[in-house]
Amino acid sequence: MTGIRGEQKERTRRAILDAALSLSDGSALVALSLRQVAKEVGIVPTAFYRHFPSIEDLGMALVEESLDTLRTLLRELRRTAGDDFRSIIDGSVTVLVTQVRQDQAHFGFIARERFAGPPAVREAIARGIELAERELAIDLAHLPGTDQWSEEDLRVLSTLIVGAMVATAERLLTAGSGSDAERKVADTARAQLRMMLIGAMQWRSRPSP
Amino acid sequence: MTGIRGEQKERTRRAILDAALSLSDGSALVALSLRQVAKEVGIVPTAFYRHFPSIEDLGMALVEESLDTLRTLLRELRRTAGDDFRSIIDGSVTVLVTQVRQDQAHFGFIARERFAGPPAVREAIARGIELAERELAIDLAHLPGTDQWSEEDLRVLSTLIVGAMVATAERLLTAGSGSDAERKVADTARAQLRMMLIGAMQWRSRPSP
DNA sequence: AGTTTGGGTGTACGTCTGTACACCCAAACT
DNA sequence: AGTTTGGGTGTACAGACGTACACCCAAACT
Repeated sequence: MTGIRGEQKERTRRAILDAALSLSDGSALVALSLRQVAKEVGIVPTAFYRHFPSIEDLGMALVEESLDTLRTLLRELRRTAGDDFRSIIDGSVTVLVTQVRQDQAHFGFIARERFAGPPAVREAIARGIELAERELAIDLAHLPGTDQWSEEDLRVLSTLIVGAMVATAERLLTAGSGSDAERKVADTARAQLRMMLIGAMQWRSRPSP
Repeated sequence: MTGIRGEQKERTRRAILDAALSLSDGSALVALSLRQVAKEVGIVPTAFYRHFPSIEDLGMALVEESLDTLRTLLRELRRTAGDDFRSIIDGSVTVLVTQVRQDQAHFGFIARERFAGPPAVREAIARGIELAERELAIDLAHLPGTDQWSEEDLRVLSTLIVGAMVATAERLLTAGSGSDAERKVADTARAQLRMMLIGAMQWRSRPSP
């Protein structure tokens, strides 16, 4: 499969994906035309079909790629998790900032298409986020203090945390890299994680505030 | 200004706004064409210009309208707020569900265009949400237990709560009206509000978990 | 009663879109 | 060495797009 020909094809395919990512930034996937992408890549419009049957399929490829980097983020979060609360919180926010910066185009794509994309794309993104929530619920169950928690309570907390992290990622995309705004977003995220975990620790011992 | 003529013009203008709202549902504003809207309304394409200079301006009108219903939601939340935590939480979630259902098209529009819309639209929506955060911070300062809080802490908590409410609204849009899913989303939102407020109450007395 | 105004119409144009088709030629295979 | 394969090219066309222009006619004004 890989020869001079295979390499060249792969390179063009990547160029198409990158062009689509950069062109749809600032707008949406649906506003993308096959001809624009082809012009950006430097190929003739009809050559596009050698790689994708339609723009729709290009979109699905971008979703899968973007969800892949989302899964990388989750893996990285688990891999670097410390023992005490403080290091878990600080480490997680640092990893989040790093990964969002590293794959800004993918996270931006997810943010844009989550609600504005075609149905298949929306569903794929929703499943990706649900997966993150389920995995976090499992991790939370291993924390001290959640021994007696119901599945339901674990789900409630994990969706709360994931939601806050998604909001943080979206704010990071708006803030410039290395800016004061970025530091402020990170500080806010840390404080919010602390608040949520304090609430969680007091949860069953004091169920209603 | 209002005569038979003025009424007719207003009616057509409304029809255009409604058509745009319903046509952009399931996709995005940028995917909307002047001719589609005109056909849906039942007027000839060029007649569109009697009401809006361009599709872009139509979009801005829709944003303003949608942000108006967002402000209505905020006003309603304050108006019905009870005294104790339990009634504040339950009342707020009920109002949220009711209002989102009542103006589903507007909230859906905000969700879609928040990150996928043209820059001016994104900024307008961001300002609307920031406003909600600032107002909530003011309300939170009047709650028992937040007497000694810094401005910063109030901001951190209000953005956390607003973020969770935005996520709840987005989930409501996905869930069918009156469905089991809808009740589950509401239950989750109530539990999350309780968790966050428990965390907040323990905040300064126990700053790090 | 006569004139002006303005929302809606119909035609027309240039541009951009997706895509079908025939073709090219170097890499890959026999 | 001869043949096949497949990514890229160039031309071509029908349809949708935004929009300019001249026109219509009932409501509104004088």
